[in-house]
Amino acid sequence: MLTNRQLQILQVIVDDFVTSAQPVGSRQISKKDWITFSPATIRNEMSDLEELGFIEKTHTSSGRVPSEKGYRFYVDHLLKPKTMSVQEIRSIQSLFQNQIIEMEQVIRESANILSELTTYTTILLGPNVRNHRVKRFQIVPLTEQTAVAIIVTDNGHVENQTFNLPKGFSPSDIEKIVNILNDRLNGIPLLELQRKLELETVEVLRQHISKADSIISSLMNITTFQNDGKLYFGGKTNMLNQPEFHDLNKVRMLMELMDKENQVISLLHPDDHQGIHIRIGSENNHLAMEDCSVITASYLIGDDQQGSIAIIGPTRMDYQRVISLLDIMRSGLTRALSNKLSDGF
Amino acid sequence: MLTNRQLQILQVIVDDFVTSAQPVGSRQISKKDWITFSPATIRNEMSDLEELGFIEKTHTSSGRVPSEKGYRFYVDHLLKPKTMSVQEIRSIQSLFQNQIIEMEQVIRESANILSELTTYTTILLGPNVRNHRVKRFQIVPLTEQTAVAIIVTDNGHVENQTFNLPKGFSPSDIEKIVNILNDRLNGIPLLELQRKLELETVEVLRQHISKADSIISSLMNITTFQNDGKLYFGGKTNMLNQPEFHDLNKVRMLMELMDKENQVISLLHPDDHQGIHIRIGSENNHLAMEDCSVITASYLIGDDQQGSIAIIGPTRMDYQRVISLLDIMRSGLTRALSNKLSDGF
DNA sequence: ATTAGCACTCTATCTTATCGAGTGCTAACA
DNA sequence: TGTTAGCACTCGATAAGATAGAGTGCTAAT
Repeated sequence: MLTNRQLQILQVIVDDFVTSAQPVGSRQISKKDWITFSPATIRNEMSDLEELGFIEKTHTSSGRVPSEKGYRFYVDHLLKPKTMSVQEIRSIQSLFQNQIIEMEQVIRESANILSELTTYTTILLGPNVRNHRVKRFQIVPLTEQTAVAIIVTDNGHVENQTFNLPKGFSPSDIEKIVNILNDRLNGIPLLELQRKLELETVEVLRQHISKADSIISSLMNITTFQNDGKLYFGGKTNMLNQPEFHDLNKVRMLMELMDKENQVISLLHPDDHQGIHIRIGSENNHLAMEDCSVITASYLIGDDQQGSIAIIGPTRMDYQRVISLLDIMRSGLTRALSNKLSDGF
Repeated sequence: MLTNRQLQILQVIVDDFVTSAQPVGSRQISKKDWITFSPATIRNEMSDLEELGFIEKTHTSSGRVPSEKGYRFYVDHLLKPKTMSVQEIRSIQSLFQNQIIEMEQVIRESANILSELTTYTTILLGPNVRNHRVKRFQIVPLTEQTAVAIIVTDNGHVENQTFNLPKGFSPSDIEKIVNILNDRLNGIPLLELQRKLELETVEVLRQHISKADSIISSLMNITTFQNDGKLYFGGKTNMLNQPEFHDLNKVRMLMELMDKENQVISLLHPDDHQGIHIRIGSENNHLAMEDCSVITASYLIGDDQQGSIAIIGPTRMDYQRVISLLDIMRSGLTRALSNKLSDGF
């Protein structure tokens, strides 16, 4: 267990390093007016803290820098919620005032505002379409041989895909299909759509429609949805302003990572339980993220649909501030998007 | 007018610099076996070429590097179409074999293949939706007070937007509106939709429907479309591998530029006439693009809809190769997407 | 237990020296 | 007159000292 004095010192080291990005020396610590002991004492304590693995030196005679373990301890035990400035809270909340804008716009702007307020990179994972429920199914013929299939979900999302019609398919056939599908599939989550389709409608379609098989295979194709929600980025280039990314190699790795959707999603771990999650440096299990921390939070839309907000910054990140902002944003988004759903925005 | 010998030398300088990224010296030039004159002669000629502004020195005693004027002359007069390897042509054409995939997928993959083959960044500007024509209009109610408006266009694009219903609006009202709109707006380009709506349907709607005004304003809102097509990127991070971008500042500027849609679109000048366009360095009128060249080509979908393909690379770019690839891609895309349209892919 | 003092270490920065590639000029040559 | 060999000169890149300063760890005094 750490002594009170060690806690104080660790706290100063993290706080100072977060703002200055420079190793923190004993003299610098002793200058804080609430620090009553001398640099020599501090050096002794720092030596202990280093032995315990909470801080590190960049070279033999440098000041100390928090280690990953140090950051971890800091966020787990030393972090006290910081109150945000009224102005900042306002700028987030004003986002949710305007009742007219679309869900997608709200999310997009949220990402931008968060990245501006934090100067880090924001990633917002939109709600997973597969939890939406079918509201209406529609087929619009385009030419003799093509048509668009459209699925409208209960909260206004529209999925569509063009597909081939078998030769000699009549408009009345299409109408039949649409009726059958709307009859049986209303209210089904998109997630289960394919299974239901297979179990409950394939036979009916075969009975009522000639050349049903071609259509059925098209339907199976159409009802294959992406596994995850859509990604929205804010401040993608903010990382380039952080001194730890003066190294071109790191920049390249990070940029390449951000261009790969599935990798980004795996960073967010959107399946995790509620609450705010912090992953520091190597905890992200990704080489490109060695010097980064990711803070994630979930927001809800209605009951079971959820998305994630993530802030990616250097491990030397202002954790307190980011957590506070994330919390405001999370609750704001949850409220705003759920309202849209029930009030019919 | 340049002498034949000067042309030869300029050609070697550009070709060598393109592959090596190092200033080219007289000795290096004289080593080419089709160069019959001595380094001293070459130095004299280079001195003249420099005076004429076609080449530059990086410092007093360095080899020569092509100037923007040099590149410009090179692409205007010295460029001879290079035949692509069969394999490369195949890898592009195989893209267009598969008849099942969607237009969006074709475009997306085109961007990726081009960036892989060139090692530069590819930007594809999709067709402008505003040239599509209305095929079908649809309104799907979600709740008491909200509904989704859907417009399907003649080549399968689906636009949709959620909007508020006035209180006490009945399903039969909605049906009436949909019928009126489908009656009058079929075949209208989205571009003219708003005008037509205003001129030809507003009155009819007012006559047949109570609370028409609220609906009309929603309709006006829905029929406001983006000015430009969608952007698709390939190889966004490829630039980071170019030696001219070892400077973090340049990287930052470039990355920031690429994140701003409107700026990127202005780089492409999609309104320009047909053919392949080359913009070298400062010709792009953008600080971040000082060391970059942009080569653009247009592709067609049907008659009047067009998109652009752009390759962004360092000014020291393999122009011949990129132009050839771009040309193959352009005709491939034009053919593939127009086929989709008429054959009902 | 704390702290002042001091030798020591290591980085960052500045100088200086050296090497080599490449030029421009001059004079010789065909 | 056009071409070329020869040579002094320039400049960047690299390496090797030299110096200053921040910070540590240890020891001895308080």
